[in-house]
Amino acid sequence: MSSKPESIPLPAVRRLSLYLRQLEALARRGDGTVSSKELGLALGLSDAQVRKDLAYFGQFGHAGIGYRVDEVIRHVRHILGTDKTWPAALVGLGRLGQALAAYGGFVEKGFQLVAVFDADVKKADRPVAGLRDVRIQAMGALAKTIADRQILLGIITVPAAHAQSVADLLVDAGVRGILNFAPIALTVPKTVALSSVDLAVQLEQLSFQVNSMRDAALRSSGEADT
Amino acid sequence: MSSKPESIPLPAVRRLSLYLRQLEALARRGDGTVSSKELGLALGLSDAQVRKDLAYFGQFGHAGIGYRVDEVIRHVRHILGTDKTWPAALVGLGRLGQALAAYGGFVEKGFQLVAVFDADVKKADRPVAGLRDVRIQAMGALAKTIADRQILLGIITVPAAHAQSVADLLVDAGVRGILNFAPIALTVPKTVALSSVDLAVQLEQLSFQVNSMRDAALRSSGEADT
DNA sequence: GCGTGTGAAACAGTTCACAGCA
DNA sequence: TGCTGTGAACTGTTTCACACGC
Repeated sequence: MSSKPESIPLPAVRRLSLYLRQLEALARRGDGTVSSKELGLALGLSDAQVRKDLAYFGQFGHAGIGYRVDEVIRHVRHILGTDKTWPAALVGLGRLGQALAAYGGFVEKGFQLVAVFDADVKKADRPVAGLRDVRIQAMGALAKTIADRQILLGIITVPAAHAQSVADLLVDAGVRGILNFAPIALTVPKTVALSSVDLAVQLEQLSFQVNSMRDAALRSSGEADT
Repeated sequence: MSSKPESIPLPAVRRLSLYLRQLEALARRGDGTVSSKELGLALGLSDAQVRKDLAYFGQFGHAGIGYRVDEVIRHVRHILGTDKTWPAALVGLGRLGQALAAYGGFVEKGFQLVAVFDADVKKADRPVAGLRDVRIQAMGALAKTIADRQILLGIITVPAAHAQSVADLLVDAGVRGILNFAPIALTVPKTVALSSVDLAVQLEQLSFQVNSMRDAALRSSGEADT
């Protein structure tokens, strides 16, 4: 049922997440169908872009009608893999790690935190706010727990200096994907998926934009429309 | 001193942040110069890419020598605007908001949290862990505080349902940029910079990658090198 | 008529390859 | 010789425009 093996532009995959979210909002609002034009308008994309993107993943539009909201939601969830449950482990229970452990969004996307680890042995065996039946484990337990519980994903929220060694541990223990929050470029084998949330980069993008807008404003005065 | 107004590829701006981080690591290690080849190797980019990217922002390389680490760091920080201090406000003190308020990375990039707001009036006037001299304010105080304290950046960590109205408040109050953590596509005027950290998207990208790697592995068995 | 799916054209970004300077 | 900066070639992505189905 999954059509093309490769050849899908990476930007299209990222946009797929945005389409899903918008479609879910439409479904909550009770809309049955949506056109590529409406969908694009809500997300700041052209209608052609929306159609081309969705067509990469299969033909789930209906000529003259548009896209049936819940039909597409179902397909997209399947394509993204969020219709399954992924057992995941979180490493590093600092402030960010604790906030993430209690974050509802993981569950919503099928990520189930079944184990958490921290290097601080004093934290060992403590429960974790927001997680039922999970206690903090020492790093020494990582390999065995990952293997025993068949954990497929690792979430890294340790300081940058330790992130690569934690990633290596996770990879050796057998995870198939890593979500990295440490501000450093990790190296993992090509067989392991890697996705990063890089706060420092986002902060810098923002200040760059503000900076260049100020510069632009100095050059030309008036500007309007769109 | 700032060369080209526009025409710099957006991906190049994002990579600039990565260069900066790597250069900072080199500086800590005491390296005085670095070639585009070394820099690229550490970040998984080609040497040509590195040279072209840095050249977009000015000519700070030295033929035969490479790039002088602290010279480039200084330039890049100036370009990104992280050599200044940006007064910022955070809205929404849930778990994520609290974790971010205590996050050291903001200060490091010149973001100074001088005010925090929350819709829950019971939280009003409480101090915030990790922030000196800052107390939680009610939403009603937002407009006046932003204006009085000349706050330029807003950080949104409220639930998705409230994010757009908070963004509108911030924009009306006069912020020049918004960092959004709520999982929703915000609409802001073109004169306001917007940068988003979207956890749901990252989770989905990760599960998509793991999914497609599994698919790919099923198709072909062996594969090696690089 | 409305709205999708899709080749073809246009555009953007990356890689190549080399001239030129220290 | 070592290494940058950059036009030219190439690759990837987006936009355009239209044939076809409801």
